[in-house]
Amino acid sequence: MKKLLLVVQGPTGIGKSNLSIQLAKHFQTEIISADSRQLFKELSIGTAVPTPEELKQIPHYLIHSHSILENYNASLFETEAIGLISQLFNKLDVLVMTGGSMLYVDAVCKGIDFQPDVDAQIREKLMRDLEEKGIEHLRLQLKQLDEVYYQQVDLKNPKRLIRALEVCLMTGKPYSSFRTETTKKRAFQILKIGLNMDREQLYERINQRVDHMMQAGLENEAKNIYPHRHLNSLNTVGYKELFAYFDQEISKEKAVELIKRNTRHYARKQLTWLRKDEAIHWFEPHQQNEIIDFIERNLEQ
RNA sequence: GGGGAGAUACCAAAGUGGCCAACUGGGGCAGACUGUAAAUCUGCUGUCUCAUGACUUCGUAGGUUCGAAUCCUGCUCUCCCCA
Repeated sequence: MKKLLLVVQGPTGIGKSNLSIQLAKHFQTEIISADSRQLFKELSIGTAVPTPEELKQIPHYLIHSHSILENYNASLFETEAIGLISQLFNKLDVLVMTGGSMLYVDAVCKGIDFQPDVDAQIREKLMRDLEEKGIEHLRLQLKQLDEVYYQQVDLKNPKRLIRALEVCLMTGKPYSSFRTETTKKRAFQILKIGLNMDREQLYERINQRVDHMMQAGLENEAKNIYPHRHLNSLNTVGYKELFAYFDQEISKEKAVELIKRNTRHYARKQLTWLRKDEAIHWFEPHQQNEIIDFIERNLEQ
């Protein structure tokens, strides 16, 4: 029997979790989350993790599995997820993976190149350079250390420049030498299901979901982690806006408005990413039966 | 009833005779993206063709001028103050 990883993708708020649970029930299997924020046990309401009842119904992995205090990245996710998947395939033939972090999904489906760990001080130094000497300084440094990547990189994007430079400085080798960009072979098959719907309808759902989050106590959740607000893990829609409200920079109403807008932006960005993936089979969220039929036909092949 | 201010593209808001299809911000749309990815970055946004091209715009109807979003007149509407 072949091993099949069902990957459920789509913009935030479209109903990935719900569909995944239905699929997991139907195929009697379990769910791996690919969500860079649901990973953190301190975050629940703002990241729209499945409800405790839902989590009880179907075993979920990589939800609430880490702390915001840990450093996390796509490569770690690849390692952990692949480990889990191969373990779970010992007892299951089908698995569901779902989540909105496209880079994380790709890390599992295609793999991500090995890159060495970098000392935190190196990144901090580069960030200081950026602030004090400007982005041009980083560009020139990269041009010297890695001409190849300099030609490819978005020279206006500070994070890209810093990442490349920190690897160069850490290893003494050009960043581009680590970028093989080869697709890894996986021991299982992958079937991608994409969910989409009318844009206006999706935005309306998102707006409502944010209102529900506020009613459910998002403000309190944010308050609890407010002392850690500068952590990267909390540079997250739904929290950063409330932190600004706590800092008295904006009103609460404004914060809610911004959460809605930023969530919409996020959804759109996800769709931009997903659109170019030709492996995705697109459906609307209500087409649950069609999706199951589609998967079963695929299993028979 | 009297006095004053103003009506600019989806919204806000500059522009006060030619350099204006119209600054800027927001929103919207599109895109990039292999260790910060819910992050970060980019482009477009009057219409048509998509070109340094054409056409229609700055409440509305006229007028002045070689030329008007910009000046004048009527009208409509909004806001403020005094009654």
